[in-house]
Formats: sequence, structure tokens, C-alpha cells
Amino acid sequence: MDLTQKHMTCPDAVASPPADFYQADSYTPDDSIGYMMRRIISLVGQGVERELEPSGLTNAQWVPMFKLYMGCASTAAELARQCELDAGSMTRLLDRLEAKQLCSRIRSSDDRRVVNLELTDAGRAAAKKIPEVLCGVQNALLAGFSAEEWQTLKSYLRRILDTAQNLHASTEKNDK
Amino acid sequence: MDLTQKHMTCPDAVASPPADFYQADSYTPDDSIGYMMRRIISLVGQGVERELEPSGLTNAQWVPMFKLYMGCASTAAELARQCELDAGSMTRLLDRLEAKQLCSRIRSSDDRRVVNLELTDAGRAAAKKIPEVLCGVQNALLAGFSAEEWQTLKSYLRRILDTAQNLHASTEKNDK
DNA sequence: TGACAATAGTTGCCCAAGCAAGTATTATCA
DNA sequence: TGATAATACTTGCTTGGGCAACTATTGTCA
Repeated sequence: MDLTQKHMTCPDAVASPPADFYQADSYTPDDSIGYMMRRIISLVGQGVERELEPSGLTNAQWVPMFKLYMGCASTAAELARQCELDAGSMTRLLDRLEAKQLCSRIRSSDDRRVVNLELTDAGRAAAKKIPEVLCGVQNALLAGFSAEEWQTLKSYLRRILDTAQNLHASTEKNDK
Repeated sequence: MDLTQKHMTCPDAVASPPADFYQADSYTPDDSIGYMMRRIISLVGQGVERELEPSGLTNAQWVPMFKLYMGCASTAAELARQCELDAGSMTRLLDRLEAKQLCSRIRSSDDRRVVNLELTDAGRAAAKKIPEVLCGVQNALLAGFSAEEWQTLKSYLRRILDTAQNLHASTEKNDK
């Protein structure tokens, strides 16, 4: 599957052709947006994890805890979808959260297949700190940025994300 | 440890104060640069992995293979440092690469502690495709971007990366 | 109604990363 | 020289993610 071609399968938008900024024979990671983003995410992840450690939340665990806290999901399957995570991984993640007394599983009586999820008091207290930490870390990252630069950066990222999602969707269609 | 404070331990640069763009009570992932970068990296990773699959390389494996190919490292310890990866993880990663006949370990005779690494012919052939795939995918992501926008984006990412590294270094110093 | 499909969740197997403990080898320095 | 430190791996343990196979339950439709 060649990502540099055939991405006009998306009906609602005339896709731009790929750029030609990067050349294989002169490729260096330091100039690569993917490499820089990966390092940023890695460093940020370490920072967030260290700050959330007192709450008992790991980097993998705060995502679903935050979604639960925000009310974006109330069952295991829905939570897995929201976190774009495998159902099996979610089962084990919930095992660990439950072991730490941060959330609890309640088998639904309406539909006996589903497991309803609820935060414990400790879980809610831990989740409450998540947005504070995320904001603090991201504001720290953006030290020296003007509001305009921040907006520009976000618009760039959103455009790239849209493109990536379209590419992803179209290759999935071709592979099915 | 509060990342929003005390990051003037870095001697060579007057660090800007953190921004105040994100507020805990109105935080939404869709507006978050961290969240967007994470999703981009995730989608890109899937794309790269799919394109490298015929070569027998997983997403975790192409990084060290590329470093070896570029001559950035020739021993296991050096490679682990280059990839910012745990020495134990590197051992097992090399186990898997060796099992696939993509590289080979040669115990050094100069220093009998070190293991010298060499790509096999198949390994070199696989590694050769890595920069092509990375360039292709990233050029696809940047469809619709002008060269100026690309440069601006890179400068933003580099500034954020520098800030993140400084924060990381200073908190490490405080924790020691 | 009864076969079939779809959904929810669990479990086993693999790859993968971090941490800690251990071995072998080399470097340092009193 | 000889004790100690440093380095280069290696291995065991835990967390964590994806995929596939499985059970239980519910929905669909002839």
C-alpha cells in the first residue's frame, strides 16, 4: 500500500497531492516532524506520569480515568472505543484500576453482557487532578509562545490530523 | 514537582514563564496540542508499520535498524542509548532481530564485554527502505502545506522540544 | 419460534518497554 | 598489585498493547 498515491477515495474534499519536502537520500531525524513529535510526546508523558504518580495513576491509566470522569463512557466497551484501545487491553487495565480501588465494575441488569463502570471516591479525587496536570504541562511547553503562534500551531496539527485520518480511512477501505 | 514553576535552573538562557493558554476547568482534548500530536503519531505509526511489514520490521524494530544502517551505533549499549531505550529491552529486541536474520551479534575481542552488531544482507535490504517509507508518509501528512508553513511548524516543534528537554533536565537535577 | 448474526466481555499468546538484580569484564587509583 | 568502581550485557518481573479464540447474551429475520 503506497500512502503517496490514491487518497482521493474520500468523497468530500479534493485531497492535495503529497508534499515533496522530505527526500529519502537526505533524510535526517532531526529535521523530521514525526521524530520531533515523538520525542515531545515521550518527554511530556514522563512529566505527566511523574506528576500523577501520587494519585496512583500511570500514563496508560489516566486516559480512561479522565474519560470516565468526564462522563464520555460508562461501560467497558464504550470506554475502549473512546480510548481507541483493544477490548482485551481494557479488561486488564480495568483489572488494575479495580485492584487499586479507583473504579468498580457493576454487571448491568438491563443487558447482562455489559459491565457498567463507576469511579470510587478515590478514583474521582485522582481524576480531578488530571486536567490540572495536563494544562500545567502543556502551558509549560508553550512558554515563549504568543497566542497567535499557539493558534497557528493548533491549526497545523489539526490539518495534519485530518490528512492522517483520511489516509487511514482510505487505506482501510482498500484493504477490506 | 510542579512543572509550572522553578525552571530557571538552566544556566544558559532566560527561560520564559509558562503560558496560560490551557485552563483546567475548560480543558478539552480536541484543543490540546499533546492530544493531537499523540493521535498523529499513532496514525503515522500504523501507516509506517503497514508499509514496512513486507520487510519484516515492526514499528519498534525499524528505529534501531535505521540507526545501525546509518552507522550511528555499532554496539548494543550504544544503540540502546541512541534509541533512548532500556538495555534489557535492547537485548530482547536484538534477540528478535537476530531470529529474523536481520542482524547478527559478534562478541568483541578487544573488549569482551561488548557485543558488536552487524546487519545481514537481508537487514541492509530492509533498512534501505526505511527512509523512503518515512519520507513518503511524512510528505503525505504535509499535503497542502507550503514550504513556509512547513518551516514554521518545524521551528515551533523545535522550540517545544527544547523547552521539554530543559524541563526534563531540571527536574532530574532536583530529583537526584 | 429458531437459526444466525452481532455485541460485550474475558482469556491466552505474542511483542514490547522499564526496573532491578546478577555476571563478566575492564578501568581506576591508593 | 589489589580492592573498588564502572561498564556491557543478560534475565526475571511487571505493565501494557494487539490479535484471535472463546462464552454469554441479545438482536434480527425468515
